[in-house]
Amino acid sequence: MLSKKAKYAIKALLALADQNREEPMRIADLARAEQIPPKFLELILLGLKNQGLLRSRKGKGGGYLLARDPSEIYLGQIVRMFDGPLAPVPCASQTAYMPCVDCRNESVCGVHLAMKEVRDATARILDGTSLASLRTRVHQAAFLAVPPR
Amino acid sequence: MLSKKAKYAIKALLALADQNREEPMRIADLARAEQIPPKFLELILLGLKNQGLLRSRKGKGGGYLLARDPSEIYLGQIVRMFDGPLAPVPCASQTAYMPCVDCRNESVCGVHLAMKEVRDATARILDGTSLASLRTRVHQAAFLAVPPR
DNA sequence: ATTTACTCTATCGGATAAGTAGACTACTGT
DNA sequence: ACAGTAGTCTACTTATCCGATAGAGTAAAT
Repeated sequence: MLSKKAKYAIKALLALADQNREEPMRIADLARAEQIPPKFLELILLGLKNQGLLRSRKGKGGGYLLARDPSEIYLGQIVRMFDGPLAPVPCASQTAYMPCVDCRNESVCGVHLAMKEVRDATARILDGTSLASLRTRVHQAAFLAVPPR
Repeated sequence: MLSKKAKYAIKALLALADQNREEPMRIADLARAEQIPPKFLELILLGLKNQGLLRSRKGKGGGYLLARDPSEIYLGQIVRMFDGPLAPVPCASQTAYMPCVDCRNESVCGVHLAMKEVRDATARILDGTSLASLRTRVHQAAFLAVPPR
């Protein structure tokens, strides 16, 4: 289950990817646009900044903006940041592997086998989807051409 | 994240699939074999029985046994039963669809798009893996031929 | 009748998710 | 220099759920 934090983070980042770069967006505006509780969004954006995905400017005309190009921000990183490893079970995780205590031999564990498959499929999707590519698909779905930069 | 319940359920069912059919297995033995807290396993097996996946016999020589052939029990059903829908987000669920309140137009939502992909990949794996096929793979991994029936 | 083993309800501690409050700090335009 | 704007940070609340345990009850077999 995706947490609200991760979900809101993706929505906010996607909105910022739609923004003209170097044009910051305020928390309050972002919150209104994406229907996110402002104080909650605050926390999320702060986290994204500390991860290096966002930059911020204080004072008048300030707000948040992407720290890198949308083509270099992947969903996998966002989801892992808020919800931890993608694998349904720690022994199937690539980034945060932990053996099961109740499992004598991992290579002969049905749960491990099946869940490794699930984690690999999930990682293939989320680590293969950038903000930029997702944005393109969204705009295509809306029958709009991607506005030129 | 897979719950312990679902994990234990899969392990227990897999153990029962290894058992000679019509030979019931007691909760206590199953618990010991799979390193599961007995009272907790009790609850799980009861649930599986109520779902029609297991049958039980009381009294001496009793215990639990599979209600159907291992080739007709799929991981998807087990996981859904204990952990709910496979989709990371309700609006991407096939079996328990729920629209997001904060989402004006689903077909233009990046989160929806990406998460639907994840749910489809997960479902393809879990609804495509039966107890029988998983058992076969486990035995192959153990360099053992599947013991004849 | 007694033993064996499943059935059912209740309970509990701890963890986590989602959201809120409020004080603080820093930047910027005039 | 100094408002006023907007992000930063810490703490807290509240509700829910997970994992696990306890114990009384019921049904079957010998």
